[in-house]
Amino acid sequence: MTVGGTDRGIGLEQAGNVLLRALPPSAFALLSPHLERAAFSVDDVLAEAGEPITTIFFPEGGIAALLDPVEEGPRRLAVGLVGREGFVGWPALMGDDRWPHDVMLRAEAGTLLRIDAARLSALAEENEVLRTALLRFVHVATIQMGRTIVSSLIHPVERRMARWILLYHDRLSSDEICLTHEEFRLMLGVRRSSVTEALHRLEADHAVRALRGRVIVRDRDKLAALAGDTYGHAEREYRRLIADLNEPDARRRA
Amino acid sequence: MTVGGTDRGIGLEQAGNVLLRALPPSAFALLSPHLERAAFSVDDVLAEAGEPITTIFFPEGGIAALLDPVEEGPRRLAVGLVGREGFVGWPALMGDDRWPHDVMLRAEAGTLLRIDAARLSALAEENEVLRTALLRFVHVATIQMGRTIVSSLIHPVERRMARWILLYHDRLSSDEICLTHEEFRLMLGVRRSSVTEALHRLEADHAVRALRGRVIVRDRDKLAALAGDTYGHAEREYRRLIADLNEPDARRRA
DNA sequence: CGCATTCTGCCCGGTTCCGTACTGAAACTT
DNA sequence: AAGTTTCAGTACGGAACCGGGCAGAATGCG
Repeated sequence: MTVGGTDRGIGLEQAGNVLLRALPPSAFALLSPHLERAAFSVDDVLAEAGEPITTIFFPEGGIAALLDPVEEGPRRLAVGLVGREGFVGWPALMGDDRWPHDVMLRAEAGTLLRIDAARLSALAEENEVLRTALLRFVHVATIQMGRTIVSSLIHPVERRMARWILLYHDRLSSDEICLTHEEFRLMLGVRRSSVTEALHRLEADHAVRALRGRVIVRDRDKLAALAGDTYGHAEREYRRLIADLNEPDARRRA
Repeated sequence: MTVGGTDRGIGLEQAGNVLLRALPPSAFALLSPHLERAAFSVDDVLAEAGEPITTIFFPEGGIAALLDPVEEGPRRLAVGLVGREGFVGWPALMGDDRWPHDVMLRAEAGTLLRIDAARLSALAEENEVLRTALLRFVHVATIQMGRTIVSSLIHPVERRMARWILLYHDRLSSDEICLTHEEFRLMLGVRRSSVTEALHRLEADHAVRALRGRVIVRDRDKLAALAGDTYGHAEREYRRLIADLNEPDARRRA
């Protein structure tokens, strides 16, 4: 695990996490002195299922993949993704003290802002605005999980793949996404060679270009059409509930 | 919608909801005067996706199915189940004001304890014990969703079916479960006739007996073996986190 | 009781995806 | 530059499921 950087006490302007930046300044100020920036590399393990949650992470880059451990088939399968728009470790706010999933950093090396789990829980207990903001994100994440269920039930591999590519793309700043077939396999629950074939079909559609270890997004609209309504709903809910926490009436307008 | 019963103000001994009964008496006392018992029939719609959440329900019988609306294929697909062990309407506690899914009553007619959503939110804001108990249930429900994703990715129809039957069985008091092929279809995301075939395979294994509109559980162990580790984890977490809220050290023992 | 409705069983060709295994290409190591 | 490791492409028979449709059985209703 590559941990670099030692900044401590992060100001609002310096925070690269969208959820934190959406907080009202008064709420952010509570966290600010306790945030610490740490650098991680691709495939670093941020947490392991069953271990106590001591730290909560707010990504500034990269993608934290939530992987449910399974005994059969692949050793684990993706059930969610979190990038700069959110945080991982929320079970600590829900009254659990252990990680329900493995969490690994994916796609690109990046920094995460971390904070002691007990401290964040205590702050969230005291401050309703902070608590609501964090819980809203958790809620959006569960909506996303619902759509993942739907997608895995009714869509063939390449349509599910289109959805995951969009989820990655939304959380990264480049059209070029580092993602091997093996990683796709853990999101799609298929053989590695079915990934190859599905990816070729997306290439034939000119939706993406695939290189060794990378996928380049060429046509988001095509990907979105393939994903159908398994993509978009959670994203709209995120905007409605979180994007402008500073404008308390935004919800009613939506 | 069949709404009968007019009891108002439910005592702890009269509450048929396991989550409520697990609450410390002081926390339950806050809710007690505001709970109202209402009777519903099978297939009654408790809520519709997109509508404002005005009421939160604690089932005492029957099963509340959470159905995600989809444009394609079947019009909706099951993403979760809640029986007497929990409640529905939790988005109101997570800072959302709208139902993310349709909610329908399944399996058997039953009563639900209902409470005004704004009032419950306010009570949960004030009382940390109550809030934690409710959030723990929400958390277990999301763990269950994670396993639903896993199951739909790696298991064939009859193994997923075995899992859903167990989830129903846990929430009902009889081995006889009212469930049509069409309802299975919404949980499994397959053609109705694939349900017929999967059910026949479970019958051939002597795991269940199937009659018109009903499934009778014959061998839970066989069903559990088929479900593999997609069944059991969420249930253990429920026990660890909720079953003895009155014994605050229970978590550490697990 | 007779009729309409709901639910279940079955059939067929066609497609997707599986399990397994082998090959070649790219990238990293020293 | 050579060797090792990681990734990607391909093949092939077989199983799981699909889409659609039809027939029969159980149930509910007038």
